[in-house]
Amino acid sequence: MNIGQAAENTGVSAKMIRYYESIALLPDPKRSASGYREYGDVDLHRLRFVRRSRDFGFSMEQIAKLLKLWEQKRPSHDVKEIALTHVAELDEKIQHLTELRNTLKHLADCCHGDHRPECPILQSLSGKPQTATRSQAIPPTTSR
Amino acid sequence: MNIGQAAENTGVSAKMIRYYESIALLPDPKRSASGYREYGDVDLHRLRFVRRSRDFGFSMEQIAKLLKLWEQKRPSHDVKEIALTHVAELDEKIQHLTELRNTLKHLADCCHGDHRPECPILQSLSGKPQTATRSQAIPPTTSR
DNA sequence: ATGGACCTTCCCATCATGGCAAGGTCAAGC
DNA sequence: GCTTGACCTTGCCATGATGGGAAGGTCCAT
Repeated sequence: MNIGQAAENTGVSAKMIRYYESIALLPDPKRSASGYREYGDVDLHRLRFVRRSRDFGFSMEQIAKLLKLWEQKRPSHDVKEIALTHVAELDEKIQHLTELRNTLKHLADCCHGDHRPECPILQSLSGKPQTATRSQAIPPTTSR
Repeated sequence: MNIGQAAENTGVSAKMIRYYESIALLPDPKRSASGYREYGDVDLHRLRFVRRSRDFGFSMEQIAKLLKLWEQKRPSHDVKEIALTHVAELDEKIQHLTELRNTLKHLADCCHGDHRPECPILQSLSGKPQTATRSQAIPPTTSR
């Protein structure tokens, strides 16, 4: 099976398949006499594994580990650890976004939203200590 | 005030200040006779506004709009709309991440996490329809 | 044998950010 | 005055995951 077919079959674009190969996430596939990549069932299976892992939001690095564990049929302990690490990452990200969201929503709710130029949102962004909720309204100065 | 001082003062790196200037998010600053950028109170205020907006997770595009509205002291209506749009974006992202997180947590909880090679996480990633919860366990194939 | 659909490699672009290099400037100390 | 070190300038390169496109080779059906 050529790369186009494999792409259609697994939901991973041909471009990405080549990319994953180039960063050694995937092994070099067999080639036809004329140099075409050829994929078999095992390769397709692996590609789907990678796509699903991406869907789960795993990083490339994590996927590489998971893939290795999967192929080597290694103990589930290691896999669980990676998964739980990712869960913790997700929790952190979710919490951060939720805080931002609530702060912003609060500001928007306080904004009369009419033609008047005063706006608590802009005031908060400009750093004017204004409302009593300021200490909560200013998001953490994450070093991003 | 030179760029280094401005950077230290506002939490926006010198590199980023120049970048924001290059994409016209910020106006070209005054220059000293020798070509050094010079920043005053107004500029610092603007830089802090941008940094805070980034902290809130606004996109560059949104920040450009907010900045314009802020400087022109335009009606709060427009600002509120941008903020609420961003809140909606955050809500969506939070929901997506939460779903991923819960699915993954569920899989990890089902994983005995010992030396045995069987692992529901890997099985789910490899696409094996295995548990009754599969239809919920497979994350949406988001076209990412 | 010709045309179209596919494949190959290579380069470029994204976006926000950092790093590095070569060269100019400024201020402090000798 | 001259040196030195800290700062500034511009410009290029790199990131990570992805897409776009060009130039050229291959395969298959008509």
